[in-house]
Amino acid sequence: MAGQPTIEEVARRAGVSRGTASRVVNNAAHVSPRAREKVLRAVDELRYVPNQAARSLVTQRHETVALAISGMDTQDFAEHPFFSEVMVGIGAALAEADLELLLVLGSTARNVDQLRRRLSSHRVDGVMLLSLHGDDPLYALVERADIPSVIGGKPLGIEPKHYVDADNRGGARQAIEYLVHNGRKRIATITGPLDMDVGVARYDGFRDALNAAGLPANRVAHGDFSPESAARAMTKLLDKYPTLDAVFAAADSMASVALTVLRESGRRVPDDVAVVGFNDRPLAQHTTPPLTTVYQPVRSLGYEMARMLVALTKGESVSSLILPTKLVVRKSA
Amino acid sequence: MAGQPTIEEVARRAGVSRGTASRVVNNAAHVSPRAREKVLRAVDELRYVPNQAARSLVTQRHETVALAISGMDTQDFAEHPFFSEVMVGIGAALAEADLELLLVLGSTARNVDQLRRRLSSHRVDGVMLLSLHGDDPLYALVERADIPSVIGGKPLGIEPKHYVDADNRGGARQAIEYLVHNGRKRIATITGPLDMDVGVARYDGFRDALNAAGLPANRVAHGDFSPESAARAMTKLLDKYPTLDAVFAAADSMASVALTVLRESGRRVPDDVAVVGFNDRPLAQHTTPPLTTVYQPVRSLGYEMARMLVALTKGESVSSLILPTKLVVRKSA
DNA sequence: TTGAAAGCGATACCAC
DNA sequence: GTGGTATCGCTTTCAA
Repeated sequence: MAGQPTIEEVARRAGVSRGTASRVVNNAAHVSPRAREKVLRAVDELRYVPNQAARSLVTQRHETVALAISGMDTQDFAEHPFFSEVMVGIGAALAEADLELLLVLGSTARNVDQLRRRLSSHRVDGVMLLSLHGDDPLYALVERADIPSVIGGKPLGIEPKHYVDADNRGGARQAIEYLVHNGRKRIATITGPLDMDVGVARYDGFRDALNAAGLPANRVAHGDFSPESAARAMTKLLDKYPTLDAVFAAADSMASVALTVLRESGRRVPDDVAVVGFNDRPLAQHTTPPLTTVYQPVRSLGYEMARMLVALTKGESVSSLILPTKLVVRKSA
Repeated sequence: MAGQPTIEEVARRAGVSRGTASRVVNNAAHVSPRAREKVLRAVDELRYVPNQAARSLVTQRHETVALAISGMDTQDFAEHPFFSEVMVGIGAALAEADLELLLVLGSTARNVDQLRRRLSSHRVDGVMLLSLHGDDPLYALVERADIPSVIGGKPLGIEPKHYVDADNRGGARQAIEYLVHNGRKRIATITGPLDMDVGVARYDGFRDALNAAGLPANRVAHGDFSPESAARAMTKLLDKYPTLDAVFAAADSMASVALTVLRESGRRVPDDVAVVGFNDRPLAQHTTPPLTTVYQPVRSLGYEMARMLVALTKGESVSSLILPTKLVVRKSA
């Protein structure tokens, strides 16, 4: 019936003042060992847990950060393990810092307004934003709000104050260099959506490497990460460039489809055509043949986003981070 | 420099008392249209947003519920789209109710303690718990705490006060009945983990249907949802029952591997051996041949969990829910 | 219908 | 090192 005990009750039980009890709970200085011990015992006996609402009211801190995932319909979220993986990384970093995670999904008009209210309703100490198309309204909202924020995945054409991203361009470059090194000469690509930085960056990497090698970079078909778009793109490539000897797909999901289309066209992978993907999702190990692909440290991405945000909320200054990618060679190239 | 405006400032600007302003914001009764309108305008001009911490302190409500995902290592979370899908459903229901979602991942000892503190630190109005092994310590913790809670997926051997689950047993039964109906007589199963209710329920459904049909239900190999376990199980089944003509795998991920093992053993699917999975994940459409599988309404699961919790927090009484599953026939059976 | 004032549970400042 | 007290921003009771 007591409900939750208050600090006042703790203080009374320990025979000290509320001020002293508070100091102990927040392990501040200026408390005698004796008093501290008494308070600690009282806390333990009463199972006292501070009321966070009351605490926030005075400290202006909430021990909570938000993760907003937007710029795509919920279907994408549900299907791409990418998000879960990022969240695991975030969770790990926040657990270390003892912070809570508030999740905000979607990006409808309604949602933007909700997030705006959330940000100004004194609930969170910072915000992480994930995977947005360049024109995501949340991006502007978050950067404008005077609350620490970190963007996961650079938006297209914008340089946010604080962001973490994988080295998409470098990863693509590595992939192509590997193909070139293995003697491939007629290399094509299925790009990602070119209204997102990931799409553009991987495409740029493709061109970088081919230009550097003095090979043509004109065998291009555009996809949008969806299997359907990949099927169309691969078919088109085969149609226009029947002699191509390698394909770099900007995502494993698309590479996997490319594999199928190639097989159906009677080509052997990797003998006739080499295929390289991007992401190194679990899927990559289970295609036939297993996919050579560019690993991107998704979990680290989340981890570093959260760590960066934590640093920001402490008033530390940080700079954006590009995480390295790595080519994982399996059987498809 | 003003920071956030307070209700006091709103009141002053509107030329009314704090009490009246508050009534308007919470659209309570006993406010004249004239006063209401003035306050509303002031709110708008000042971009006033109530301070949730202050509000919680007095109302004892937080407009926030928690989702705890536990009973498995983070790897599982990252790989199973199941969780994302549930979260999408939850997100939809919470958006309707205008509630926030606090996410708690993992289930280490440290975590249990964190959750315990969270529950008693006045931050959330209710908790949802997802996918636990029967002995998950969080389960006991949540049921004991006097805070509304909903369990997603019944824990093994326990009947929680409030839970939502898919009809795993019925779904498995349907799958087997379909196989029987198509003339399959030597039907085997690769089970899920038998320390989880899903595993047991699907296995029970398998036996139900075979018993009802007067067919033997002894062709059983145990898996744990992982591809590796499925490969071992399928190999073992083939070894012990080389003449089997159908396999029911308790998850698509395992069915997909079974397909591969069967193909490598020289059997044709579905001609020689029919294969049915469970879940209807996107994966199911892309296997060769496309997988016949039992659809479970994962998003609805999340949606109903959240709705149930919302009802509970309002003091309404609710009863647990079993959501129907449905056989989706493709090419593998 | 409205205004004034009493708390909600904590922190933090200021004397002692 | 410790205790008393103002204060955070809001809701809600009580009188008017």
